[in-house]
Amino acid sequence: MAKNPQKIRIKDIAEMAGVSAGTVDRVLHGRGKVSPAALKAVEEVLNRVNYNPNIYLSSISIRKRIKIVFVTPHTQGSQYWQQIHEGFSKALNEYSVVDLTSEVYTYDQYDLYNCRTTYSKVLEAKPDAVVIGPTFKDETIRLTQTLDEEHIPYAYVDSMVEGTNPMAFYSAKQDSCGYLIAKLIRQTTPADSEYALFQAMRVGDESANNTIQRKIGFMEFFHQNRLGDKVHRLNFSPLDKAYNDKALADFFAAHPNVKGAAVLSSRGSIITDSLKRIGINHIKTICLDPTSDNVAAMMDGHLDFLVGQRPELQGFLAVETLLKNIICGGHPAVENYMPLDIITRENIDFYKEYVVQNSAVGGGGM
Amino acid sequence: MAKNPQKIRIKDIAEMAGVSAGTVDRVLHGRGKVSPAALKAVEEVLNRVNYNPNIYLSSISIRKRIKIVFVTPHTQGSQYWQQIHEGFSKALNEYSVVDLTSEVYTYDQYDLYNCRTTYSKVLEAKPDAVVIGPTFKDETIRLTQTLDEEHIPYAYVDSMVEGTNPMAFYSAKQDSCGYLIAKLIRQTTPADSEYALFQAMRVGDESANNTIQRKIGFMEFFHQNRLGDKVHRLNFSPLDKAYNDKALADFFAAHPNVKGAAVLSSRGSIITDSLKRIGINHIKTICLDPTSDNVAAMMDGHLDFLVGQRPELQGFLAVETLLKNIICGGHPAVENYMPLDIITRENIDFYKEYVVQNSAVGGGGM
DNA sequence: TACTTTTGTGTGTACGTCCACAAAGGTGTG
DNA sequence: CACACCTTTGTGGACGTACACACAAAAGTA
Repeated sequence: MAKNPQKIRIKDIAEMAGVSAGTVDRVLHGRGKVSPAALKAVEEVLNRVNYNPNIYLSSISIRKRIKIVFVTPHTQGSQYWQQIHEGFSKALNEYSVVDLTSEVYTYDQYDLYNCRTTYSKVLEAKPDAVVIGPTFKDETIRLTQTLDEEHIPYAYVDSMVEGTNPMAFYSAKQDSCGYLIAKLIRQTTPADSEYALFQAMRVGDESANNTIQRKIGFMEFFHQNRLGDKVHRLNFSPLDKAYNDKALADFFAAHPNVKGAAVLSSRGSIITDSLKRIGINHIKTICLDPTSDNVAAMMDGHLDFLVGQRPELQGFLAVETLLKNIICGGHPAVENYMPLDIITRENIDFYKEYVVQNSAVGGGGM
Repeated sequence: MAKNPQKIRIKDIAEMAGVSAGTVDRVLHGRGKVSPAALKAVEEVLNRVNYNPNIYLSSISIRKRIKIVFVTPHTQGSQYWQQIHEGFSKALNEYSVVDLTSEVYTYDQYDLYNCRTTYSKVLEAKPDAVVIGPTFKDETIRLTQTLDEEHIPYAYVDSMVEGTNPMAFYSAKQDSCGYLIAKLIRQTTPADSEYALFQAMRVGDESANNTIQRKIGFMEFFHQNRLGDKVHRLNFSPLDKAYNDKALADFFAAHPNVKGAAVLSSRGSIITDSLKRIGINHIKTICLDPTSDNVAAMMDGHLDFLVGQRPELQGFLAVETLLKNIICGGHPAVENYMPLDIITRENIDFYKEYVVQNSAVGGGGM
């Protein structure tokens, strides 16, 4: 530690390389018009010292107004996506020194055609950068092809679309998530227990692919422990309470040894509410995301565990990465997996506010 | 969202108030020499708009070199304190635009006199800001009185000393931590289990007060559930393996129903190593902090849960808060409790690198 | 050889903030 | 009324970065 490792400026590099600041600038920004000799001299110095320009200083000097476009499934009714958008807002706020404009487009994740028209609006908006919450693979590939052609950087939140070249993506490892849920539910129930895997009839808040990955991880745990036959599946309705009450009552009558229940989406409170109504207690229940309904159910003592995947941080980091790239250049880490937070009644206070906790140096790796 | 809420500059405020930028600057920095009329006009505008200066821009303009002094227990042999110091380094790195100097002083947390002489060195260093990892209450009160007199801001990491006026403190809620550990160990063992509470003979890595608080929270859980008599205590040695092997073998012979073990410090791997040597398996074990020993024990399958308290984030935020205050002024939140992260083999990858995850907007509240 | 074009280089200005200094205004005294 | 003295105010430079522009040197053309 001790004294500050002498901050090096463009001027310093220029001096060391025996050229002017303008030449160093041209090398840094790849603006050409530099003789091979000068280029070599500057690059040698750049390799020796580690120069990192400050984004805030760069951004006040930059002339351009940056337009960033967000395109995700509708946030209406999905706290998960709402939280991702919260992260967008916080990043825009954090980087308010930069002359930023933003536009938000959301689409119906069950309607391919709606997604297609929404994606076309994204292109019409002539963005400088795009954050994508993808659902339809082929449509997204088509969108990103155009973005690639026009050299518009983009980043994903929630999940990655293979076969595309994003600046970065931010998501949780969904199979690990499923595996973790299985482990937790198993660990907190007696050895001879059986288990329920509840699935919403129509996939709720997130892309179907994520739910599938979670299920793969979930079942992997049980198969590894030769408990595959202890898991019983049941579909429930995201809306029809009467249906759920009946279905769950029948289910638990048929499977009296079921002591733990997993919902591989954020809809866990629907199950616990139903269990409460039909008077079934002491079923350990676990699902995803500290949504307000889930937080309430947990404080109520009906939900035992939640697994959080930091949606807000995903949104924040996606924006930050794109901005840093546009303003300072440089290439960040492409794959970024979020921590899977295990949330119980005892530590929920720290997670329910969805606080974006500083990427600072650790994560970004610019 | 849409367009950027027009960034307001000092010049804008000056125009609105009908004065020059210099006057606004004097008001902002409380440098006096402003007529009552001008003061009122500027303050009215400042109340209307929300002006937030950028720390990076301020810091390049500021003339002063800032000296920040860190004083904590020795980091030798304590990964917890090492991680806090990691956070210091990352903050210094993040704010390398600022002309910073730092000095580190560490003291023997078992030696009051050593602490006293170390504290006096802190004052001799004439710091602009101090980060304190406190152990001895009275000594710290004395130190901070001098700091208060000289208007030197300070912040605590790890714990707070009552009766002092820090800029802020960053710590985990230790009683919640103990309570959480109790809950986890209870939830993952059969209903008729008994429990072991292992304590290092000489408190290990952190202040004794923290360990006491954890024990209070731990016992509170068991008393609330009328299980106070199910907890058996045993002391172990941080160093003497042979002693531990003998003591643990005797203990488990005497208490065959003990199925869960808690260590309310980061020394859990000492217990699991000993259990491994004497051939006792299937005791659920839980302790604090993903130190490298604990991570190894967890990957090995011998430690079941760890509770993390983000030491690195504590260090990072303490420095950030002080710097923001010195450079931009403004008053941050004083009380800042870290999340208690529940760590298992399945999610340890995300926590073991002790990544500082961006405070950004959420936490700081400047 | 004179002239244009191309290529490479340095200089100057702007960004928002802080702060030193100079200018302007006001008050009181000889 | 002139002068010094104090209070208040405005102006201009500096920080580090980006970029436009002007200029110099080299190369090409007539």
